[in-house]
Amino acid sequence: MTFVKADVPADEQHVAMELGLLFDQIRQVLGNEEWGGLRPSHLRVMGFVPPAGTSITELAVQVGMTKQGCGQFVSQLVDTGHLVVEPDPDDGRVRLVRRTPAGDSATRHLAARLAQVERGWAAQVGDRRYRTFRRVLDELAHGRA
Amino acid sequence: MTFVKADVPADEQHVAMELGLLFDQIRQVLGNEEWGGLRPSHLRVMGFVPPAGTSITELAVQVGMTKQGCGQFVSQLVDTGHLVVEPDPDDGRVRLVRRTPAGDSATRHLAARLAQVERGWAAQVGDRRYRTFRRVLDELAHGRA
DNA sequence: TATTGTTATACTCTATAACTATA
DNA sequence: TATAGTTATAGAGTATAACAATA
Repeated sequence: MTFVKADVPADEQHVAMELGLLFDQIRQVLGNEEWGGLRPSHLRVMGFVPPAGTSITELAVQVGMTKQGCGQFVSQLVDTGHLVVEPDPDDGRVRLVRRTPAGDSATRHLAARLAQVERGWAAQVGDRRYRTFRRVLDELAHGRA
Repeated sequence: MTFVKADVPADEQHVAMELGLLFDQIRQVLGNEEWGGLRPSHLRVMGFVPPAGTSITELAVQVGMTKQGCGQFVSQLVDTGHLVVEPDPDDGRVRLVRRTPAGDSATRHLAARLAQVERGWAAQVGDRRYRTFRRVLDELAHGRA
């Protein structure tokens, strides 16, 4: 057998690059669609709001961002009618964040759209291999050994 | 068997979230280390410069960014001594970009560091499963069916 | 005319610091 | 004093537009 450039792959991409490329596929899919004025980042934040509602500080922890940044997204999502903010009866400092029906609808729509993207991926590489990919991704992302 | 919240996983993360989390693990590893003043984005751009050199416009295509943005990174990498720019003898418009020995060294260091991160991941989920994960990622990222 | 690379500008996302109002 | 949330500000990363130099 003859190897040409055997140890210098034509495709010298790194793991990081490939993770980024796959991530961008989703961003592009969502970015090219109409989401009621919401960008992918809005959808991400909104998806973390639990049905029972939560505070901005707690939401920030869940999403993994600062409360300042989180507050900005919440303000924008209130403006677009996807979230509502009420005072917390138990603590005057807290502003309780909840999804509106429009927010619920967009959140469901997002989940369905992502599932559709994943079905496309599974079709590309095979259901069995994609399931392994997905489980490993889940374990690695959450640091579960 | 009793299922509590069986269809509402405690962990309601999406694929996009998990891809982002894994990507962030790498960014944090690199961001917390000393890379001669380079940020992860610099390392990424530098990694695409071929040994024979290339133009800024061509490099931008390879990296997947605009030539304007690419030109900025190249300027910074020239300032840090990781890249050099020479006029192209065949085309007066082109500025030929090459890595310096320092640039080569940092690029090799990056490849080794990423391989180390991947070995850690493989240890978490098992070599066999990680290999499948890696191959599927590669196929999906590059759109190969 | 077309292309390389620049400067100028703006937008998204994230981060820190300083402030207010409640507790 | 500690915490919830705000405003102000800055930086990284990316994008478009307009331009100069060369082909």
